[in-house]
Amino acid sequence: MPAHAPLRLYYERLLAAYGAQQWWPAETAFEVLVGAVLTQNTAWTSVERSIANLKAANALSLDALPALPEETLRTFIRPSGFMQRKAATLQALCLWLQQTYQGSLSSAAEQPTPLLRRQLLAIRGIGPETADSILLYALGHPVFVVDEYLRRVLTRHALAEANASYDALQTLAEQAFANDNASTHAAHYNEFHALIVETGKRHCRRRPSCDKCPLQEFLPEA
DNA sequence: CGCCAGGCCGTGT
DNA sequence: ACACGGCATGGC
Repeated sequence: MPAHAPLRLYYERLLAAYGAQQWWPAETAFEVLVGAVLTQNTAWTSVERSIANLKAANALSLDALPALPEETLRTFIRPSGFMQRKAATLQALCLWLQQTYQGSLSSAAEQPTPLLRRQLLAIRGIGPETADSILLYALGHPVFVVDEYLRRVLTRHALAEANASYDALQTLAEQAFANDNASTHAAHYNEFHALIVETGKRHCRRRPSCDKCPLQEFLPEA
């Protein structure tokens, strides 16, 4: 059995336990971009508050958001923390879309994944997880989104070292679906990441409670 | 009250 | 190439 095989089993177990998550929780692709930036090291409930502020001000669009004074934008996203950095990043992200793709997310989506990923990573405040979240959940490209919860799950199950690189964990997760038709990868990556977050929130925090985790039966020496 | 959240960046070794 | 502190606010 190849080393990555357990991950496919984890996926099936989580799907059976929690059902399809139907991610990303947003009404529009643009809202995905905003949420992906705001959720950096931040509880999702805090992000929801910020999104609500933007919606109430009718500012949650590619036209309206970058037109806001940065001071105003900071006020709206205050609940998500790191407001100075995140406000600048949101502005830069909008500017990139407008200047490179005439403000068209669907035009951007037609570009090759590596090009888009490089362009996103070149924006201050956008790292690998945020870039991949945008690629997968806003643009539909097949890239798996690695997060801290996946790192904890893999570490606790002795499938990866705690200091493994982002790229190594991403490859590990994507290999779980290597036998599936490539046209289904994006949908699987979408669900698997969402399920990892769900079980992570419930059971795999810094102080984990593995007793009710759907994956507990796979823990070494459990 | 203290710990933590769906990271990322600049700096120092 | 890594390790580490700072970034900000709100929930529990």
